Amino acid sequence: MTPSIRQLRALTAAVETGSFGRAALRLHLSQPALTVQIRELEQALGVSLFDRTARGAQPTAAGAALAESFGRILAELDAVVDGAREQAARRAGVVHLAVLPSVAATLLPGALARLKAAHPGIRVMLRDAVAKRVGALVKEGSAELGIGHATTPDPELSETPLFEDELVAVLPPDHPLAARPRLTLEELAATPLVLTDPESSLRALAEAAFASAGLAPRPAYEATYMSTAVALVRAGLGVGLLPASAMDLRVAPLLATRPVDSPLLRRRIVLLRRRGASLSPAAEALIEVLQPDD
Amino acid sequence: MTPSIRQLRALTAAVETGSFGRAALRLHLSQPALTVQIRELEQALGVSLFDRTARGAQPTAAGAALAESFGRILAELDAVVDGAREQAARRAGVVHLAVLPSVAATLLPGALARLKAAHPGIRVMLRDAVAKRVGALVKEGSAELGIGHATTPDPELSETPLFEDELVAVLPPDHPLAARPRLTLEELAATPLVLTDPESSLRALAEAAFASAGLAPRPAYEATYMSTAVALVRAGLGVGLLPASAMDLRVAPLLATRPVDSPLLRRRIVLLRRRGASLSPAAEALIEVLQPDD
DNA sequence: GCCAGTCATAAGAAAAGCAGATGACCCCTT
DNA sequence: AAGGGGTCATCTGCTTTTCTTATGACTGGC
Repeated sequence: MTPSIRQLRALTAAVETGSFGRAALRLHLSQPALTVQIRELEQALGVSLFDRTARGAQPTAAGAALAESFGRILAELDAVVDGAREQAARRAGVVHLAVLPSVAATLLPGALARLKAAHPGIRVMLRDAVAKRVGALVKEGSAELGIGHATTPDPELSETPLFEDELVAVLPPDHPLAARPRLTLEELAATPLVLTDPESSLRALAEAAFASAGLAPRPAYEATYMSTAVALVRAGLGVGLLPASAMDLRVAPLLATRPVDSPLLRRRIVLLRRRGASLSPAAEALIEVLQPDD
Repeated sequence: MTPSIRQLRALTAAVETGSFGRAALRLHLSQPALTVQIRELEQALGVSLFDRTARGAQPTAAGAALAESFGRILAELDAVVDGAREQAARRAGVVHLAVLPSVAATLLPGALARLKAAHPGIRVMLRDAVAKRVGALVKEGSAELGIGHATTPDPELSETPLFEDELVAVLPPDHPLAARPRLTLEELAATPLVLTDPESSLRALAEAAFASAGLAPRPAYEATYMSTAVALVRAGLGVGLLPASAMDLRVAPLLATRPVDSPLLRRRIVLLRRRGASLSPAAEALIEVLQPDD
């Protein structure tokens, strides 16, 4: 018994054009079809909306008032629908992303630049967190996507590999160990190291590699931010153990990097999403730019 | 291409109940029907609104956001429609009425009281004006109804008789003329008179009656408000010539009224409305109470 | 008095919407 | 591990709605 959208449009068009025929034209309808819509609206409401004369239909007070209300409602509806379509077309939207700090500093800036170029209307709400938190944020839904590393499979999460990351030794070019093309865990364990925060997954990775070789590293310094760690290394305070991907940057010319002989220093960086939860168009766009070799 | 109201209701119900089946129940639909509505809405918008799992449909972010917007729009629409129905049912509404001052003081109070009793929600916007203005106000549309007296027929206006009004002589009980049961125009022309404003239709009526008998009245006083005229008569300053209908009131016991022998002192009070303009339900209700002998 | 313009009506056709039956899937229980 | 209950999707035939075309009725102007 509530009027249909067609009837709302019919009334507003008829009042605005002042003629059933012109209103029908505007709505791409035949004039009888519009007449019927108006009549049924009148019956549904129990109010007469127009005074029909031989030279046009004059809206009654009720008709004019209703047309205005309906026009406002239709405009609101159209705005909402357009907004949804904008998001579907990736011209707008937000995606909440939880990401490891190491990745945020390396892979992400380029990806976000590509996203901005391809879809300028999409915003990314970034949250950096250690690996466990990344998974938790995605699971609880406060992040639609996560970038973490492969862990024990969680039934609620689905993982898609993004790239392989590797911890490499970072050291000043004039450091004694820089003479060797590759380093061993033993060599590293015997020298002062610059490591990251004990909470970080990079640190856990390093600890695990040393432990499996029966070694105990000598952390001389711990830094929360990678830029700090790099500065410490550059100051000659120790040898860093940092993601290879991070070393592509401006740091490179000033520091030497050397691979380390340990398969355990590798890790797979993966994209995390809630299993069974479909992705927003904005998230799909983000995923596309995260996989440059796709 | 814009979604239908059914689809809006389907989405809000599905999001609120968290289940297609329960939503269908709420909308008195079968579950397949609701599924179809949701699917077509998704296709129309290009967005997936639910993540279907085997144990229910979980709204996506887009689905939840749209449901809220749609809910707001539907509530607004329902309010507008309810308002229109209220007016149709005469439980609300406004009617603009232009009325002669003489009638405003006599017939109208009772009619408005009856209207208030029968339809407490209807408001009357009252405007008193002389006869010509009453007609003009109705013609230009700023009054939906008018109460005036019969004039030269206007093609744009339609007249419905309400009652016959008659000017009677009003005088103190101890006035010499009060001894006679009926008065003549000649007798009145020979005595000082209390008349109304020269602009008023009552005055025009009196003047015409005297003129057609070849007489010239002697207006001793002119009053704009009828209550003033009555006060002047009571003070013994002259004989009044006022509508009989006005004399039913509290004035009666203190003053005598006498009919005057002249058919020209009668006039038909009519209801005026724009020809071809339908009436609002509120106006119809007012008309009903204006015709107590209907 | 006819002509042009308006809205209303009628009839057949097209489209949309619906209910009921059924299927696929998953979780949970036994 | 098999079955039961609950979910949503699909299919089919029918009903209801909606549309177009053709036509009528009315009015105002030339």
